[in-house]
Amino acid sequence: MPRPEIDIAGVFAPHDHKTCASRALDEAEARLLAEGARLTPVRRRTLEILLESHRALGAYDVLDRLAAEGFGRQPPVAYRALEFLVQHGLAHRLQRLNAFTACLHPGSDHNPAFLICRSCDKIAEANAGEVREALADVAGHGGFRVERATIEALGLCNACAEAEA
Amino acid sequence: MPRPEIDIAGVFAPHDHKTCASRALDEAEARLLAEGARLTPVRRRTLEILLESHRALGAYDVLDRLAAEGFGRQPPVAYRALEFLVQHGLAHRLQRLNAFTACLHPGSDHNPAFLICRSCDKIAEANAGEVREALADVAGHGGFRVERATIEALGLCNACAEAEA
DNA sequence: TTCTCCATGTTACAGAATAACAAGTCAACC
DNA sequence: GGTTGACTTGTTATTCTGTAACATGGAGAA
Repeated sequence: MPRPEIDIAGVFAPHDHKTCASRALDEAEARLLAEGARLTPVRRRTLEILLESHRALGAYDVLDRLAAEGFGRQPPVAYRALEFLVQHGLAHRLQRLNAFTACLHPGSDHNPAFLICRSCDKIAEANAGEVREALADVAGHGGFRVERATIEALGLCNACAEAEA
Repeated sequence: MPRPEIDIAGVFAPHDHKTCASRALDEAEARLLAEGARLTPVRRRTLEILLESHRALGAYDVLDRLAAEGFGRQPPVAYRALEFLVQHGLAHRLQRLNAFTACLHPGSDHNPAFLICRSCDKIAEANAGEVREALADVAGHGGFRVERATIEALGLCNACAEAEA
């Protein structure tokens, strides 16, 4: 097993979410400390909001929450906090959804593939190593060098598939 | 070679673009005829505009062109034509760019991976079969069934890489 | 203390997309 | 030939998404 294992099923199945979220927050703090970046109140709160669910939130959803809690109420407030989190690997942007989601494993593979359940809207990160290899391979045959790639899958998670049946 | 071969390098290298574009237009007409759908003037012109380059155009870029040629000048005019083309596999939407590009091989693999050159902005389609297999595989291990996937790579094409050196 | 960097907040705007409605076109059918 | 019905095109108006530019404020370094 050459790559760190990421727990996809754990996202979609019922789990102790408080622990799951607070662990991610702890890891985030540790990472930022190591990088000398500051987890200010807005940034921290933004991350907490994203961590409340395993879903993706639009920038304006986040902004509404922040504004209601006394932070600024103009778009750049949310966009800047989100951009900061993304740049430090603590959140991801989903291109298909124009939305953001918390990163559950800062530190491991920072270029995951995203699995978006069309039924419950939850998002899981999957290890994209092999997928990226296959992509680099086919691109390389055409003389194209891949630098960054967006890999987002829409489908049905295990829990929802069972519920449908 | 189990899948139809797609010519990536041919997009980025100089080539007889008139032939390349008119062939795609012919194929589009044939496809629509077979499906009983109509390639009306706006739709045809929209496709022609997309086919002028191997780049992606925003809906408003297309709209400007259409309006200048006497078609309607309101957003739905462009969005509807583009949506029609996408639904019939004659164009693709690029999520990363909020933009649209003509499909060069309607008929073959309709779920390609996209290769976007960050230098010349050209777009090539690559056969995504193996990439999708790898994705379905890693997702499947987590109990997730992939239905549709967005695969878009940003990087450097051969021609631009040589030009940089 | 003062200077500088960074963070936060604002106003104003640009860009992307859609809802809802009015009117024209065209083929099929009586 | 006229009518019906599906589809296409066009509009107005609005919503959602994202950024540029500028003013203020705080925290640490000199």
